[in-house]
Amino acid sequence: MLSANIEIRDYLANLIAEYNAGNGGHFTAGRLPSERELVEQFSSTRITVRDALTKLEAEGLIYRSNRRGWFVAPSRLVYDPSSRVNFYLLAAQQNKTPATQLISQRCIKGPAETREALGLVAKEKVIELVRLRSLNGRPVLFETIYLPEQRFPKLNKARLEGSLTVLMEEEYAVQICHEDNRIRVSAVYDQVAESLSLINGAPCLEVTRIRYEGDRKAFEFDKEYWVHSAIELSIPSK
Amino acid sequence: MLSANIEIRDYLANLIAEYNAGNGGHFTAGRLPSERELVEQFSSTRITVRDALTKLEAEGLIYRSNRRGWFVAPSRLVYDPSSRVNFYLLAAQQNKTPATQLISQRCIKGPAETREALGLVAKEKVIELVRLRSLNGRPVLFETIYLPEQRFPKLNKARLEGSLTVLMEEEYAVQICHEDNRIRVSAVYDQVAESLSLINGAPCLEVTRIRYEGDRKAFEFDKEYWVHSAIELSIPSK
DNA sequence: CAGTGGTCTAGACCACGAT
DNA sequence: TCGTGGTCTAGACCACTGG
Repeated sequence: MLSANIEIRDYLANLIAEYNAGNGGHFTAGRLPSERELVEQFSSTRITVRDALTKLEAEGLIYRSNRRGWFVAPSRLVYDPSSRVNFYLLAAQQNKTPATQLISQRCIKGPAETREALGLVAKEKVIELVRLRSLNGRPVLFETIYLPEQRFPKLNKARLEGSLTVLMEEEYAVQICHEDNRIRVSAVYDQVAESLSLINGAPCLEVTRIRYEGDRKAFEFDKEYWVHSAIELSIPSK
Repeated sequence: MLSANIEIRDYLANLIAEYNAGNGGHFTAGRLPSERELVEQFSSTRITVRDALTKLEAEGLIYRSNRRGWFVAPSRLVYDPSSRVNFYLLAAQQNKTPATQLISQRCIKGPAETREALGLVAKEKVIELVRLRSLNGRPVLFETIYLPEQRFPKLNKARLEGSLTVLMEEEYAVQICHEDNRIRVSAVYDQVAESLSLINGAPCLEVTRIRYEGDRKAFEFDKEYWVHSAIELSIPSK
């Protein structure tokens, strides 16, 4: 016995599969019918229709753009966090158009977790960079980067929307010696949710990264929130 | 302006934080108040209460046990997919009690994706093992393992609930040379959802793994579905 | 058996996006 | 301004769990 929300999910999942295979004139510009249209079509209610849409969202088959509608999710960016390939190159290799927007830049004391990870003492401050990255115009990554101020004086503002790895190498002679990545499924709220056009509490993939240089001195602490349907991690080993 | 579901979320998130810090007599045995109790407490409706609970679930702060109730999520298992530490050792190191249940064992042709990954031709078959793994009695991982029948004849049934890595080393002289892991946020349905006490469409962390031996011959294909609040991946590099 | 969550009905009003 | 999704009300019945 199928429940109604699963029925609707299956129906849409089939249309999406056809659309992705290039066989479908369903969906103009990847936009799904409005929730109210689906309600009519299935003689159902918005609760049930939204249940179905939420399931498809969880699977990563569709995504929402806040109050604009539901869209078929493009193929995922495949990303190896242990490789140091930068975002622009990675996107280009996978035929996607990347963009980066610097949202804010501050010099602050910083949260305890960050200070500890970077081994800061007394009055040492951190530079906090907040950036939003997009693929083909769709925001997919909200990231906050913390750098010890002392290690990176006079950051070149003009370059903060480009690859930081390259900037750090070229202007500060950074040589990465080690990197820790922590990956978990989590949820986004407030500024993160709004920036990514998601609703409060939407699931995401959270990556926390600490980078070390020289004799294992931490020089960078990152928090990344990925729109979960936009990414797949690839981790080779040995 | 806070919406009601966020208010309820925040209220519960605070209680959960206290409970986890050991300061709270809230929640007996980690069980949250029933949805209907929360409805009364907040003069709200189940829709709104469930919105709040779903958000907490997405964050990994609570989990549901199908039709039994909502529970505070224990600390996550930290897991490095590129290390070959087996599940039992890993759990023990983190003070958790592991268990494995073999759900089914078959010899079949297998799905196309699997056959391709394993490089099977003509009538070669695969052994399909389905297992459920638990931590402290809570199911956290549903996995399907595919092995080429020709490479692993006469599998020792008695050992299929233990570490396969150890079994393969000891009885088939397998030497892993390489491994690919693909990680994505996805959703569970049907048998997977039921086995994990989740509802259809609940989010999960999906890991697809291919292992190679000798001169890059694939000998194992795995699909893992993790209850997302039960796991955090740790990926060191360089 | 009672109590839980799972699913669903049939509406309503609001905030925001596009135009 | 109109259409979209976001949030919410006030119920209902069902499936399953546990005592």
